[in-house]
Amino acid sequence: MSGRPREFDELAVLDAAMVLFWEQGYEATGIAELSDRCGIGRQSMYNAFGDKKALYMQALDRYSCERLGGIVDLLETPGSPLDNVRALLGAWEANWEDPEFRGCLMVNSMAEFGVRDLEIKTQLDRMLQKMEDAIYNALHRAQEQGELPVDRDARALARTITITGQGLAVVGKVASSPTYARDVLATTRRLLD
Amino acid sequence: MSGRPREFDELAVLDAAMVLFWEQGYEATGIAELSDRCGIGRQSMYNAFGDKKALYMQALDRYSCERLGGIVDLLETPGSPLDNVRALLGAWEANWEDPEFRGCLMVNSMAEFGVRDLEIKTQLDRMLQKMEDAIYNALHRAQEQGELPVDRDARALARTITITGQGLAVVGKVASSPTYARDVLATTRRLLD
DNA sequence: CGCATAGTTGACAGAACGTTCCAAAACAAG
DNA sequence: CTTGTTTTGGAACGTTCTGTCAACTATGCG
Repeated sequence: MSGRPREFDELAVLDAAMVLFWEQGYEATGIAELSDRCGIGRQSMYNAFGDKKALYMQALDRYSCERLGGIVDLLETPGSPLDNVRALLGAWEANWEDPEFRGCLMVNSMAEFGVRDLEIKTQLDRMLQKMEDAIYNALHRAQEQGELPVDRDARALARTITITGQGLAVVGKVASSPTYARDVLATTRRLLD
Repeated sequence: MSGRPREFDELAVLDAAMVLFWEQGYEATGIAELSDRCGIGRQSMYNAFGDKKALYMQALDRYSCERLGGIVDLLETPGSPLDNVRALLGAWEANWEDPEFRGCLMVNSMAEFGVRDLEIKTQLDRMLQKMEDAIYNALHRAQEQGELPVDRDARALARTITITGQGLAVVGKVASSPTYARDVLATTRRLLD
């Protein structure tokens, strides 16, 4: 028997919570603030998502599906795999130039937890590998199609690009120079020629 | 007139506080934990360093002098500037392989604050530039001494190396693969040939 | 219309937070 | 020894935190 229906969209609330964690981190974000910005009551949050850490984990999951999934989709776009990688680098450069750039939830989470919470660490490692593998697959296809010399270590290249993205996401929150990302990504792009 | 003398070494306490912030971040570290691990009473901390944020800023300063200063010193070691840069990359690789690797306080701070606190953001930007400039100066000297081709953009290279270091520091907290840093740094090293 | 089920609301409990107050303690100078 | 000054340790402050409880509301179904 179904009772009173939900007055909120679960995914919309999760998105709002994700953005809040994204902007402020886990510890600095309170339950009151979450329920305020999500537009639902405290108890409704606990009913729908469990406690604060459970909500955070679900926000991380959502980020993995939505944002990392978007990167995977971009890299798997039909056509030139190498151009897809270049498009990813271009997207990062555009992100950097956005004055409201807030970094990357995955990287923020690595810094805040990381060694401190094994459960989150495991999840973050999975997300990191998802990203690395997506880039690696694109580079590998590029080699199969002759776009990228086969003597390049595609795994090492994928990891380099991953690290570069993570690095830019953190540094972009504080660096003042507008040409920073352009400089770094120009160097990265040369690795693909 | 001088009264009762301090029972603790101010720098040693600051170092202990720095390590604690380094391991756990700002928000997750409580005053009680700080005074416990620093071995002094609450009131003594407030007397010596001010409130929590003031202590954190001083810990950041200490990190800038001690750790970043160490990097600067390494890069200014007499001899081959390019070898000094290579030594820095080697140190990062060794850090990665340390099972107790706890990342980098500067990067953690960028992720936790960054856009949220202007004062800390400004300080982090300074620290970042200190690191970038130290690398740039080494690369520039390498070009003057003919160790590095002059057609390379030393600024872009310095920024790339900086970003790589920051990226490794974050990712190293969660990544499981032991060859990650080796792969990335091998790619970086090739930029110096 | 009632009953069962599920969602919302506001108040509340217990703990932890950062910070301050205060008296005791320890030294230097007179 | 006495006085003046600073540090220290513990108690206490008010606030904020996460999480829960119970009453109220709204729906579906018989």
